[in-house]
Amino acid sequence: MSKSTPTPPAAIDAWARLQRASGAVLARVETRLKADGFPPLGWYDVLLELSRAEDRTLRPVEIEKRMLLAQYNVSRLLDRLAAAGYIEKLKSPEDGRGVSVRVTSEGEALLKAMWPCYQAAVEAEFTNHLEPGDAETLWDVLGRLVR
Amino acid sequence: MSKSTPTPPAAIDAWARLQRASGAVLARVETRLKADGFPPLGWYDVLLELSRAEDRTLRPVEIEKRMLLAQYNVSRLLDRLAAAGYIEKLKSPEDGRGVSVRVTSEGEALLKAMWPCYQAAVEAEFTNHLEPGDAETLWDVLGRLVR
DNA sequence: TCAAGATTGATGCACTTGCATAAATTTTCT
DNA sequence: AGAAAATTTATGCAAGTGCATCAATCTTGA
Repeated sequence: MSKSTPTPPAAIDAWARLQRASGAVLARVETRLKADGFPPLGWYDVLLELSRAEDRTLRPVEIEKRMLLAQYNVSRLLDRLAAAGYIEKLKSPEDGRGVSVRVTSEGEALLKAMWPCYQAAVEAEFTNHLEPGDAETLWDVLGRLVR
Repeated sequence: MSKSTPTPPAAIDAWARLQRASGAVLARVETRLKADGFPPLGWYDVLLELSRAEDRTLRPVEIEKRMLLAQYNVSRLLDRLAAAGYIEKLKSPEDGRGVSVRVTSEGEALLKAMWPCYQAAVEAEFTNHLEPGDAETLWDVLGRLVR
């Protein structure tokens, strides 16, 4: 009988593969988007969160939590989106420190325009490689990692 | 009966969660390494691949394939590792274009020094959140994504 | 054999990210 | 209420990444 190691090798292997696989697939999806002249996925994600939100509006700190991004990262991503006209920043009515961010109609339009390409990319690079039930399995297991 | 959608929602959700979860956990692990004064994970990964390789030596293009990184990314990562003295670049004997990269003893030492911190970080941020069997499940499912 | 094409690796440039920290509020606690 | 602590957002600067492209070599195939 062998004593159990502090971290079972299977866990480290799974960890390493998680990083390699998700990074590689992300890169492939981003490449497809770029090939069709679209902005990076992060832009899509922000716009999607906003379009789903109450009043199509969120505080940056909310976006930060939902997308699990660093604060300064969100701040600058929103700068770029605003500069491109896809969102607008308003003074937050409730919180004097804060900002409120709303999707513009251009933003909604971009979301619609990107969707077919995005969907096709995820299908080609992700979904098509899975077997039945894999998606649900991933959802469950990964759910434990995001608390 | 509903017609099946082109991409089932479960797949998109799994995709999104894969990106968020792996990104977030990676960030947490990197933070722990940095907190202990260690270089980024990529450094560890390169050194590990090298230390396992024949003659502790690999061609950059091999590292590229194993780590699923972009070519220019590998090139510069190796520059940094070489500048820090953890690897050395040799002219490839077989291929006049190529380079051969070998871990130095400092590189091996760094690998050893980082391991406890790395292991603890993965355990805290990843392994501890999993249930029995999850690691194997992830390994299987993600294996389909890396071909 | 030798020209056309593919592979290997590096690099200039623009853009993005990370870090540390600032500035303005808001919240908490006494 | 008022001081101390926490929260929200922005930003200067250094470091890393992506893109396009180059130069050198190797491989293919007529």
